[in-house]
Amino acid sequence: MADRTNKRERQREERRRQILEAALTVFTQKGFNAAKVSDVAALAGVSQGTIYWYFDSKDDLLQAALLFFFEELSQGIAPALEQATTNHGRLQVLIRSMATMAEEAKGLFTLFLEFWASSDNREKASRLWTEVLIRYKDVIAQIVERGTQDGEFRPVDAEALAWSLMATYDGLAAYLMLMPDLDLDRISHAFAETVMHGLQA
Amino acid sequence: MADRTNKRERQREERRRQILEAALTVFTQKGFNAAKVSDVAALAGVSQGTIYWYFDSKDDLLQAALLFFFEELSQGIAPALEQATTNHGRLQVLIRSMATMAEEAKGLFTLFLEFWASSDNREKASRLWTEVLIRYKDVIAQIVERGTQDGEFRPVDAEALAWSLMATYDGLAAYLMLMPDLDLDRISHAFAETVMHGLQA
Amino acid sequence: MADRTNKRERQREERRRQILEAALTVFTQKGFNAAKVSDVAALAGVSQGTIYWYFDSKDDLLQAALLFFFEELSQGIAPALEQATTNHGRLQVLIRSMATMAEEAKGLFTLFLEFWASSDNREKASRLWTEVLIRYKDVIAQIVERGTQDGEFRPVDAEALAWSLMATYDGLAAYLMLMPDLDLDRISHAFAETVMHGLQA
Amino acid sequence: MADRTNKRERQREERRRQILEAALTVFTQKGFNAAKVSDVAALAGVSQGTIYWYFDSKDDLLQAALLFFFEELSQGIAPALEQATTNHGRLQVLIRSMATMAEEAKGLFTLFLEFWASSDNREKASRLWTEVLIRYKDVIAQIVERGTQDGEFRPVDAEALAWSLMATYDGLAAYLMLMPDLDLDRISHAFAETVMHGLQA
DNA sequence: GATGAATGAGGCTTCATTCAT
DNA sequence: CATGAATGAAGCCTCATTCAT
Repeated sequence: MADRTNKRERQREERRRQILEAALTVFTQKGFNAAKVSDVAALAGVSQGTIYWYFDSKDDLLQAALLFFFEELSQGIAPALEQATTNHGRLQVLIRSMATMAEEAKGLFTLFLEFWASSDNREKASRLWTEVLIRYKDVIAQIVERGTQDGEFRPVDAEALAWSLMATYDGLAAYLMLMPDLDLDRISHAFAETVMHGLQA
Repeated sequence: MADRTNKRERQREERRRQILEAALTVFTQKGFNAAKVSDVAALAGVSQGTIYWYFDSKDDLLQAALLFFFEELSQGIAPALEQATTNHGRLQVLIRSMATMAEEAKGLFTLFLEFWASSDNREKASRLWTEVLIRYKDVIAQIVERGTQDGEFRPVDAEALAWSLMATYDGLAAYLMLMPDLDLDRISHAFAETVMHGLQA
Repeated sequence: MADRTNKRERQREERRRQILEAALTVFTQKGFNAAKVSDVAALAGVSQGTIYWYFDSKDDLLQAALLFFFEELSQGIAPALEQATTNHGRLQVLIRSMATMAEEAKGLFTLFLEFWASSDNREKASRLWTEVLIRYKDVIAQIVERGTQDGEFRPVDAEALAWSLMATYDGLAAYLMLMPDLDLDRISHAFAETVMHGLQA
Repeated sequence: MADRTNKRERQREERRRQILEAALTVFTQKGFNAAKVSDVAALAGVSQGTIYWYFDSKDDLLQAALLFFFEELSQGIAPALEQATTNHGRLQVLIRSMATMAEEAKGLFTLFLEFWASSDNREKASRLWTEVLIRYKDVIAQIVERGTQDGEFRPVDAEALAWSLMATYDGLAAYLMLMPDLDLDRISHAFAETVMHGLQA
């Protein structure tokens, strides 16, 4: 009996995932508004009705898809961080990870902004995204602070700087969407160098 | 006769402007998709039909509104630039102007992203925005380059740095939309200081 | 399982028919342009949306309705034909059937012409109607030919004559629409007599 | 002063004609419903407003255009009729003239039917067209009658036959629109021969 | 008389959501 | 659980007609 329940649950989870992935793809490609629930259903290989068995609304589907994506994402950074020994090194790891993300998360970024753009969702959207950002900012700020304490970096407003660094890469992510030919490596390199230089004690 | 034609032309221009301003307001407040053409018409004080006398479609209206905004925008920067004497000073003027813009253009920024998010418009949107960005980037890059030549700044990849600086402020603009309480001044200050420090020869 | 599928299919077919019949009625009464999709929906007892579940557009609906009508029509002639023994008799059966049709198909005829009149549909419309006409013409021409071979009729250009006979009744159908008081029986009688006389060997 | 008035009147007449011709062209090409008043205005080289100075409505414009066409048409038949000496000959002249018209009036025919098809106009349209038809029918019926009286033709219901003859050619005109390759001459010849034969005393 | 502009009613169509099986 | 159908609220847009110069 427990087995059967488990099996069901696993299947259910599987279905959910299927739909979420389809949603991510469709939303990313067409944009949230332009995408139709039926598109998602078609790609996921289920009927429209099924979508509504798993999710309350199109909005809900998007939120779930976004969350799903972030969860998958946040697992890739930790290991690299632990290998670095200096704060300088750690900061560079983070910067590099942001650059990578800027390239990978392209569509998601837009998607989110579009979702946000509709005034109805602003509240919800803001909360969701803010949470993610703050978590990330704290990590960066901590490193900078520690760097200052260790005498590795000049004394700076660590939190403020963390925000601006993140902003840079989110901005670049946006630029990449507009200009796919932009040489992100080169830009990131020049930027990181200048900032690192500016931080040096 | 010429008078009458001119008058008509002036009135036409006036009406167009009225509609564009209304469109800007409505779109910015509600987002493009959520906004109704009838909302724009109501705010502009004309009938829906009139909108279609001046613009081909809702999309067309948005494009025109965006363009209109950019044109108005690009006039405000020049004077401040000319007053600065050092490249350091000039760069700071630009950075400050970007910070200001980040706050003012809030809605526009979103609006544009939403427009862009609809896959149908991506091409058009990209071209439009890219053009604006490049123009700006060139101005910054020139200053940085001159600073390097003058021995004021360390030798850096001026263009790449220009992109990253702009990205920072566009990213911050996005953050501001999510977190209106963000202390932009503080962040910008910390950032500018670090970058300026990093640039120092 | 098969049962359920079949039932669904049957219901689907049923609904389609419902809508088509409503469309036929509404379009015939008001004309295509004047008729509203909502009228059809109302008469069929479904929502407007349902119409679009079964048909792509108002145009598509019209096409389907026309086709539907022709299919139903082509079943009524065969039995009467088989009872006649001479070619003279057979030709009279056909002529009479055309007269009947001229009265019954009134609305359809108009409807079709209106459809055809819109330059967008001319191609499609022409094909559709032409097909029907040619099929009919062949039947008539065959009878005339056989009549000639059997020595019953004078030698004539059977095909050409067939076209003209059909044209007469289609023309009369048009007149009937304009002048409902026209005495079709009397006209058809005078015409048939003259033609039959003219055909006599 | 009278001169000036005359000149004005002539100009006015000229404009009217311009518009009517444009209307005829546009309506015939696109169909009445699909054609826009602005299309007519554009082709006539006037503004939309001007159209409404000369005509009350789009419907009115069509009626005027139709009338205009008929008037121009009806001048071409009389001379040929007077040259024929027998009733047989006269009837043939008329039949031939109908054949010619069937080819020339193609578009008009449809146009009219489309106009008629819209239930709102049926009354008006019917009256207009009926008038034209009856005038024509009377001419034919008279000839047939006289032919009978002169012993040239068998006794027949002249009026009924006249209607059917006209119907034949109107029907053929319709067919021609659908099948431009139809060999009207051949058909008309076979038909006329049969009918003439059938009429022979 | 003529024009360009403005009007606004109204239609077709879309699509998120719900329902019956 | 899943599905195909059905719903119906809106929204964009068209276009005949009118109006202010």
